[in-house]
Amino acid sequence: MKNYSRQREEVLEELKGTYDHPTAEEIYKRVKLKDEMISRSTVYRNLNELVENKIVKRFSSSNSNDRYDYIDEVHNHAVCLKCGKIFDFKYRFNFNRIKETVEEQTGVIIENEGIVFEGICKDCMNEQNNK
Amino acid sequence: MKNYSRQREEVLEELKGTYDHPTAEEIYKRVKLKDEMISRSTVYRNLNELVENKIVKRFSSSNSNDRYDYIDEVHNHAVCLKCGKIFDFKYRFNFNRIKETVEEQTGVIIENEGIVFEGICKDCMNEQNNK
DNA sequence: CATAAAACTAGGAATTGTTATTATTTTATA
DNA sequence: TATAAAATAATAACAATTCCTAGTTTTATG
Repeated sequence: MKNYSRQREEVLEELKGTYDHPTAEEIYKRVKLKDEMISRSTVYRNLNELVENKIVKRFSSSNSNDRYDYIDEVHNHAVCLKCGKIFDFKYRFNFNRIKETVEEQTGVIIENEGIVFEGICKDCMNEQNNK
Repeated sequence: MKNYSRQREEVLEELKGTYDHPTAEEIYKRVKLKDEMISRSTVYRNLNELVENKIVKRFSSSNSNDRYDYIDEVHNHAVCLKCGKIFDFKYRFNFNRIKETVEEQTGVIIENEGIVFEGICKDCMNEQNNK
């Protein structure tokens, strides 16, 4: 992946400028405001390439579409299993020890942003209690 | 959710009897071997209900379909970001402290099986190196 | 600067996992 | 055993994403 595509820059810039972990469709709509001609498949293709090259992280959940986050400084993510929203936070792990254990037992090689916490967010918790 | 449905029992039994974290389609095919008449949507509906009732855990990833695991004894999961496969392992966390931190900073309430490790598995790592 | 090769794009068609719908069957219970 | 609630089978519908084709832009090289 080289870097000369204007469209790819637009997609990446959109992700750099926001902290709300948008979906592909949201990114498409936002980029389209500045670049009327860009197509949906271009956004999808470039998101895939950015993820492939570890410039962007993708989150999947079954109750929301995939969401994306530009990888800048190290932080962890908590994902709501109900609505799929992503929340940033910081925690100092003994990352090397965890990495070793996971690798020994499973063969899976993880990186810093590879520890994901899944649960239920406040909003969804309240909604659950109110019915 | 009451418990009298033969079809739901078949789906759950299938998950109890395996440790390979199958997809909905795989579960459907396996159950269908024993119960020729069961329909795809019945499998999907029952999986949703089992997840909803915390009897089964669902994993989402963008390079594979959702996968399912019967929740029995506590263990952690490592997910391959390339192929979506799930690997079991055990690690003693200071779970309460992590739970507190996540909750304070994000409002997300996690449970034991809510810590997921994402990385690249051996097979995918080799594949990557061989091209 | 000319030009050929490589990489990328737009736009829509096609695919695919999942859910919704509807008519039917099963279950609980009085 | 009558009846209402819940679950089912089968298929249609849906929505997110990828694929495909032709055309455009960029890059590399002489």
